[in-house]
Amino acid sequence: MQWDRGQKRDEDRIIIHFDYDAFYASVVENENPALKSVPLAIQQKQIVVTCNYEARRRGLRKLQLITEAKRVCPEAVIVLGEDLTRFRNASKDLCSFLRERMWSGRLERLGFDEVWLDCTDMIEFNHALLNKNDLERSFFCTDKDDPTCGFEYDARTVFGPTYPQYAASEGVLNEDDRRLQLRLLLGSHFARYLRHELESQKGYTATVGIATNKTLSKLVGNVNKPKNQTTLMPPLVDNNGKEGTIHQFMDAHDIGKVPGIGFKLAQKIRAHVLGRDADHEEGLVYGGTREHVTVRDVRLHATIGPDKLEEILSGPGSQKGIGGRIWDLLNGYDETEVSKVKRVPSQISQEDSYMKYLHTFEQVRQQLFLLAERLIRRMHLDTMEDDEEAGSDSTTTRRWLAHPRTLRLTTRPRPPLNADGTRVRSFNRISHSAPMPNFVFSLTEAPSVLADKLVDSTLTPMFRKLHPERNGWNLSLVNIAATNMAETAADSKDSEGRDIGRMFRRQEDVLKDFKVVESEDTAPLEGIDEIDAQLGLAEKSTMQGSDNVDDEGDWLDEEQAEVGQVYDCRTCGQRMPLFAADAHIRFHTT
DNA sequence: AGGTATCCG
DNA sequence: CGCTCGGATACCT
Repeated sequence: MQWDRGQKRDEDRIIIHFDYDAFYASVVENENPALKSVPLAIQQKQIVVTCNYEARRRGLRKLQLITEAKRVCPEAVIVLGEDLTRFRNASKDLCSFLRERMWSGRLERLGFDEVWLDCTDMIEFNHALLNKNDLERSFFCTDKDDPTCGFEYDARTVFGPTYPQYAASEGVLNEDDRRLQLRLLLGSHFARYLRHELESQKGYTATVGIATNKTLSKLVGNVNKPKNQTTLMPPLVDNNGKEGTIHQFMDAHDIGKVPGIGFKLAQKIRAHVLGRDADHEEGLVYGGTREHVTVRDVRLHATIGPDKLEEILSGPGSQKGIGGRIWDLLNGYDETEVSKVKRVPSQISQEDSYMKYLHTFEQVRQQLFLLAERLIRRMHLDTMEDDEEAGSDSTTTRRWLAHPRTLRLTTRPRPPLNADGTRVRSFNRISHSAPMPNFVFSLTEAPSVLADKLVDSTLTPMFRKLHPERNGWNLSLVNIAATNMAETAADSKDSEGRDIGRMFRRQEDVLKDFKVVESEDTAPLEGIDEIDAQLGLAEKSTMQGSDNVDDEGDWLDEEQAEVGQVYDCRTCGQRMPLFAADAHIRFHTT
């Protein structure tokens, strides 16, 4: 029975959720510590995207107009933060820092400033280590291979605030709950340790939640902000007619505050709980009309259950099983795993928004160029790594971990302001995609040169397709994205990754003599058409070679044959069968 | 695969 | 609610 979903739980995990306090502002403060004591706001276009707590004390808010912010707090220091590079780098750095302290690779980022950690294994280990006769002087081991590495703590009490504020005394808990309470207690001390490490070594404070799943850990952290932590304590579930802490905690939330219930879903649920006529009688002023719908209102609603939610929420485009998933969330039930950190993002994009519209095509072209150049630089930073075994020679070799196979151009036409009230069919953004041309993966040409080519060869035609009108566009946003990442070698997701990586590296050993050395006498590549034509030729020779291999059979050894005989050109990114590689390399070097 | 919607920060 | 500048995932064709 679906209603029981919420009562039958896995309580085996210990999940910690980190939310760095006022992240963008903290990054700027760490670059310039003098700013720590003054009200500081980060500006993007005409908006304060975030501000430090000193600024909040003086009335500044997230997503406030700059004009209003200056009026409320003229003395605030305002720093432009449209270029996200420093924030992205800081986010990655903190992520690595935390990951180094984790035994499982389970660390998941959400945005730039939130991270989930699955600490179950570390808690399990240290739970087993406890001496129940001397809890006061316990030692939390943070390194599996070094028992002296870690910190002392008092395992008689939870560290920091809890929800509910006063935890149940042990006597009222059953055996399972006592065990869970102890494990959460260990989690609270580990969270304190990590927060302390983060602050002392990296200069960042965070708001932290400790619970048994992702949703609960994220929400419970908010109970004490900033620079603090909160642990959700047992008894978690209802028992003997007594309400568990999960329902107690979740019930008070507005439905829209539950992660996973966004604007659209919340609207649909509210409409149903408040009555269908609420929409209809919008014109009437109802003094007593209730605006907020809480989790409790929905959960205890006479007719609402997972099936009813499915009915309410399903429609064109809605996910299958949405009703059951939302019902689970309302019950604080969330089995989604903390995913392992990915080495390569699945998408990279660059965008800019424009207050005044782009008049001429030259202006559009200029913007496309700027975005393309930034995108190509990002592709280098985010999807390449230094080759480990470049050792012998002094040239540093870089290799692509993944190639984006698709290029997407997105624009947002500004809704025309019509005096006569005629309405524009509005979907906010429109986009067009095309295959990513291979030349952008060149390591020998400058990003600016490649960006220029990309604009001429691909982005301009894409823009023409998106906006067939010759001129007169009124765009408020342009975005270009590299998507559809195809991994070239090792992959981090499963244990196979390393093996595959090793096998590919063996192929590279075979090809070592043909490795392209970046040099001045590399012939300048002249035009896309010419490159495409030559790559076309390379493909043809591949086909012929393929026949030969099939005929000869023993051209390659078996191990290589198993891998699939793929070679990724480090210069242009072209993927080809291994036997075509040396001809291809000659194409680049002659 | 391309295009759109809905989530998240 | 959208403003920002990203990002992930799912559905639809």
